[in-house]
Amino acid sequence: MAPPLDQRLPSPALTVDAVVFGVDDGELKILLIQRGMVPFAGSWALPGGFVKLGEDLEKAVRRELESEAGVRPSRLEQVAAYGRPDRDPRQHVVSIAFAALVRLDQHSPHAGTNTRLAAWFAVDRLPELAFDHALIVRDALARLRSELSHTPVGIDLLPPKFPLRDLQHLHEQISGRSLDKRNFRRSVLDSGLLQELDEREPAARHRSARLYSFNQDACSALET
Amino acid sequence: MAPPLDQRLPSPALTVDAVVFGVDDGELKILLIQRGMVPFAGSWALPGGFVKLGEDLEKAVRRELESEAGVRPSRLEQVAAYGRPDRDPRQHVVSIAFAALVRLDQHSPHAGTNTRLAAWFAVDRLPELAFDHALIVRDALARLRSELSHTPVGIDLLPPKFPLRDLQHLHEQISGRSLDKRNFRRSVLDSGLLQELDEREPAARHRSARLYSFNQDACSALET
DNA sequence: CCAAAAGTGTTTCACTTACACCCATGA
DNA sequence: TCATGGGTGTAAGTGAAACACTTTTGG
Repeated sequence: MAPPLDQRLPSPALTVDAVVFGVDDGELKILLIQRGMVPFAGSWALPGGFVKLGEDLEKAVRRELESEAGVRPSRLEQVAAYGRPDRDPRQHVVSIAFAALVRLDQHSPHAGTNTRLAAWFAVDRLPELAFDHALIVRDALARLRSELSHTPVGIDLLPPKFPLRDLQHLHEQISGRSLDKRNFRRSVLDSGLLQELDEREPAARHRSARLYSFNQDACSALET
Repeated sequence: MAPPLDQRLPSPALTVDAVVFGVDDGELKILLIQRGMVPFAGSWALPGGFVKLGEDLEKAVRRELESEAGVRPSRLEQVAAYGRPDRDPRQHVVSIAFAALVRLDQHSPHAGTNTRLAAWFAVDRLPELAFDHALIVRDALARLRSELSHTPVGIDLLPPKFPLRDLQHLHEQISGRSLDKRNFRRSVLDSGLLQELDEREPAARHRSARLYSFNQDACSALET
């Protein structure tokens, strides 16, 4: 099945990359890092880096996200592995991509805390990306879309209390189509995942919206 | 983002593993290889092996499948990457798992052609598996199940001409539940993916069934 | 003529979609 | 009082699920 480990051939390098989704200003955005060195110096790329020997993949992603952008996502899910030999011009690098959801309200206002220049970009207005990262983003978005119907993605993207309008906008952003207000409310309320709160939004010059929160118990019961 | 390649730390080894599905004797089976060496010498495992530098992941899987079991699958799809540091007792090995579909009628009757002992096992009667391969099989099965609704999996598992009964049995095997004959026929015929042939099964001591084939054009039109 | 599997329609139910107006609030 | 967004119900349509008998064939 495999040669003994101590006499095996050189193998590709292994990295992880993360597509970090967040909602900012009502828009779905992803976190990008500006590269400091060749190849693709100066262009934008997904946060990520090499996996250390003995390190779990998910831990590697969290370590890189923390150090590159000061971000601690609540949930991480694998998207796919990318292994085309020419995807990195230097040498063969296989990357395992993760999708992460973060609540921007929990993180330092906007950009990176630590070493590199980090910024949030609306998913429909991304700059040119290094390597095959545009492909990875496409796949991660597709995955997020398909999860939209099965799992309460809002729980990891919205603040703890939110009006239904924001949840609807989030779903519209992710699915890329506009939804009927009444149908959306019915389906999401009937699902039993939301908790109606006795609070309302700060008053504007119109009727203020009721706030909701996710019902943690009902949501975690879904996972099984 | 990453240290220069020539001064980076030692990184985990990289392998690919394949869950090869086939239909044999009306049952859904997967291909296993008996390991010849430690660890897990003598126990059954998924076919797979190390990825060579510069080699595409899918090519690596095909190479291993060809050499370990003489199998050439028509379609390969990624399942996930498995990276727990303790999944291989020797050292940290990250494996990218693929699911493959093969038509057993196209391959040498049963076991491996080449080097190792290979055999087909019904998915519901698998032996103990090495490493975390039982987990990988579970995930691959889950993926196959979810594809059942979207894609014509039969095209890669059944012979070119088959009675509807066989297709229904296949769907029942994969989904793990029994299906209503009339509803199944209606839905699969309405889908337009099948071509009704002017042939029937060899006669038994009962009415012989009409044969069908997949409409290649309609199927490939789906992929978009 | 009997055993064995092939083949065939209709009804019911749940779910999704489309659709328009009144209400509360602050400026 | 007006502009702005919050909040509400019903009807039609579409797709899934349940359900039983007749037909063909070879032995």
